Amino acid sequence: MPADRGRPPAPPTISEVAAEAGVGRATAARTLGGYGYVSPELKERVLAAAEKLGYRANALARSMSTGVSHTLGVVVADIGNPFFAGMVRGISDASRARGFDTIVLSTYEDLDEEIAATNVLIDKRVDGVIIASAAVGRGEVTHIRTALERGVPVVLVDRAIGSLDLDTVVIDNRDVAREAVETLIAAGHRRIGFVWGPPVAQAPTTRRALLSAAARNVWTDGERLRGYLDALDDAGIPFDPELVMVGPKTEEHATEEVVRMLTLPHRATALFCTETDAMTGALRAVRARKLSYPGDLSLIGFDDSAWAAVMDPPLTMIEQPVHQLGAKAAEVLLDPLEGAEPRRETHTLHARLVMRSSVAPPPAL
Amino acid sequence: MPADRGRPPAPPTISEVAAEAGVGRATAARTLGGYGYVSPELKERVLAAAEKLGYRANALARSMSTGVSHTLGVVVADIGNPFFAGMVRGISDASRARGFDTIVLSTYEDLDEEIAATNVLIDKRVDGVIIASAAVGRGEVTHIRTALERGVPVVLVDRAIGSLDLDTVVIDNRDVAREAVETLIAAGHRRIGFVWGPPVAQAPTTRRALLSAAARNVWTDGERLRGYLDALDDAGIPFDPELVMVGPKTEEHATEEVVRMLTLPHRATALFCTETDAMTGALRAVRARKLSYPGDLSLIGFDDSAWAAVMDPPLTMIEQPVHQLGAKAAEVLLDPLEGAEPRRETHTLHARLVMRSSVAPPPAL
DNA sequence: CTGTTAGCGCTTTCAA
DNA sequence: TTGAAAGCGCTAACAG
Repeated sequence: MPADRGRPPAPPTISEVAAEAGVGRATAARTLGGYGYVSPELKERVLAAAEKLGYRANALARSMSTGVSHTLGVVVADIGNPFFAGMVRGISDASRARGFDTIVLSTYEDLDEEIAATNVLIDKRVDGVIIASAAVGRGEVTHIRTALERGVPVVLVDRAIGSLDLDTVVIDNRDVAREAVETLIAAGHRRIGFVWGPPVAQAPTTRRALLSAAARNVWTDGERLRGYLDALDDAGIPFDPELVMVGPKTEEHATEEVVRMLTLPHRATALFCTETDAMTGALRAVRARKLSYPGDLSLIGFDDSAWAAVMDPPLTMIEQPVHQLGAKAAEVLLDPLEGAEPRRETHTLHARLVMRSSVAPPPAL
Repeated sequence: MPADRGRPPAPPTISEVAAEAGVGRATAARTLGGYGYVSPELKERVLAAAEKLGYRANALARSMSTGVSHTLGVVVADIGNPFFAGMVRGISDASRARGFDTIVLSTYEDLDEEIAATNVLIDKRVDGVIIASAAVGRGEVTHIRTALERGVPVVLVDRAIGSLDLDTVVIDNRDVAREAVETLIAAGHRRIGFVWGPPVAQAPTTRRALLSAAARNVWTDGERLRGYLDALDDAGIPFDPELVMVGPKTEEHATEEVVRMLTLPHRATALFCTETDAMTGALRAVRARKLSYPGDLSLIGFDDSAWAAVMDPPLTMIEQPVHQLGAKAAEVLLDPLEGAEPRRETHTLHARLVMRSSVAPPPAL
C-alpha cells in the first residue's frame, strides 16, 4: 500500500542532482542554470541526473538570489471585459516572445483592489507592472509611486494619469469619438445622446461642470466626452445636458436614461455609446419604445464585436486595436528592462470606425 | 539633482527595520509576520520603524522559508472567452475571501501552452492549481501528474479528464444540451443541425465514429454532442451526419457549414449552437441565405449574454453558472489545503435554458 | 518574551 | 574548469 496519506516527497533540489551526478553543487547549478563553464562530460552527467530525478528549478529561490523574476505583472480594470481580455492577450503574447511570464490581476474597477493588486505584484517581485488604472484624481496614485520608489518600473495602458511622468500607451479616444459624432452630424442629426456619462447623481448643467465630473472618473470616459463636445462645437450645435447620461454605469441604467432621452419633447435622434454595455442598454430602450434603427434612431458604439456585426441591421462600431495596445505596452515596459533608455512618453494608437448600417438621416419628427 | 539615473534604493529588509527599532531580527520578524509573542512596547517600536522605512515583506523570501505562497494558479483555455473570464472571477473572489491570491494563465487552447503554464505555476510554488484542460486523450496529462507528484494539488474545472482521479467541477453539459434539443423537437423539428462539431476533416458517418472523434477533443464538446444524440434517440429521429458541423471551430467556418446545412435538399430547420462564436457564425449564414428566425429557422445556443437578449428577436440561450463554477473550484481546492480531507469527486452544477423567442415550429417546406 | 542561529534553494564570488 | 562558502530575506528552533 503506497504512502498515499503522507505528503509527496519534496521536489529534488540542485544539491540532490549534484550528489546523484557526483559533482559539486556549483557545477550542477552552472549547467542547469545555463551559465559559466562546465566540461562536456560533467555537463552530460548533471543533465542525466537531473532528468532522472525530474529536476525543475525553483523559480522562487532563483529570483531570490538573482533579484529578477522574468515575470511581468498586469493590473486591469476588468478581465471580464473583452477589451481588456484582448489587451491582456497582446501583453502575454509579446512578453512570452521575449521570455517573460505574465501574471494578471483584475480590480473590477475598484481602487482598493487596484492598490492591493499592485502591492501583491511588488511583493512577489515582478520585474515590471502594466496598469490600466481606475485612479484618476491625483493623490490616489501613491501605490504607483510606491512601486516606482521600490524600483519596479510601471507603464500605464488604456488609461493615462496626467500627474505621473510615465510611459503610457493609449488609444486616440478623443479623436475617434469626435469622428463618430461627426458621422452622426453629417447624417443630419443635431440631437445626439451621449450614453455612458459621468456617474454623478445630477446632470451637470454646464460643459465645465460636466467635463470636470468626467475628469474625476475613468480617463477614457473623459476623453470620449471631449470628442463628443468637440464635434458639437465644430458644428455649432449647443450642448444640452439632457442628452448626456448620468448615474451608475450599468446596462439597466443606460436603458432608463435612453428611454428618458427618447421621451424628451425634443427627443434624441441619435446615440453615441461609449461602452458595449451602454450599447446593449440602449438597444433595450429602443425595443422598449418600439422604435427601430436606423429609421427612428441612429446608433454608433465603442468596441466592435462579432455580435455587433450580426445584429440586424449590423451596427456601426468603433474598433480598438486591443492586441496591439497590449503588445505595445509590453514592449515599452520590456525595452528598458533589457537596457534601452526609458522614454517616458505617451504612445497613441488609432481606433477605427467600422461603418455598417446603424446610421441614417434623422426621421422627420 | 536627485539621483535619477542610479537605480532606486533597495527596498528595506526586516533587518533594517530591526536595526531602526533597536531590536533583534526575530522580534521584528515576529511582529511583522504576525506570529509568536512580542511585548506591546517592542511591537510598537517595530511597527513605527517599519512604517517609517516603508517596509513590505518580500513574499518570495517568505514562501521560500515557509514553503507556502498563499497563491493559487489558474490555467484556462481562453481568458478572452467571457465564459472563462466569468469563471476566473468566481475563483478569485472565492480565494481572496480566504486569503489567497490567484494568478491566471491562458493557454488559448494549445496543449503545449497548457504544459508550459502548469510548469510555470509549479516552479513559482503556488499552493494549488485549477485547470480547464485542453488535454483529453490519456498520455497527454503528464504535466498534471507531474504537479501531483510534486505535491501541488490540482482540481479540474469545466473540462473533466476521465483518466485522472481528481476533484472536478463541471456543468451538466449533456443534460442541458439534451434539454435544448428536446425543446426544438417539441416545437416540431426533426432536421436539427449541431453547430460546433469535432474539428475533423470528414464528417464521420456513424454515431460511434462521431462520438469518438468528439471524445478526442474538448470534453465539453463531446458531452454536448452526447446530449444532442440522446434527444434524437428518445424521439426516434435518425442521426444524419450531414447535420453536424465538422472542420475548424471558427466563426467563419461555422457560417460555411450552416450555409451548407441550409442548402441541403432536406435542409435543417433548427440549429443547436454549442458556443458563442458558433451562434454568431450561424447568424451570418441565416443572413446570407436571406432567411429569418424563428420563422424559417429555430435557434438555441450556449452561453447567454447581453447581446443575445437584445437581438431581434431575442435568442433562446443556455446560461451557465460561471461565477459559481469558479467559486466551487476554489472551494474544492482550498478546503484540503486548510485541513479537510480531499474528496476526489465530480461536482456538477446546473446550467439553465433561458427561453426567449428564437424557437418556433418549423416552416412548411 | 527576546535574540541567536540555522536553514529554504539558488547564484555567485573566490580559491584551488 | 570545478568546488567551497557566502548571501538573497525570511521563518523557526532553540537558548537565554
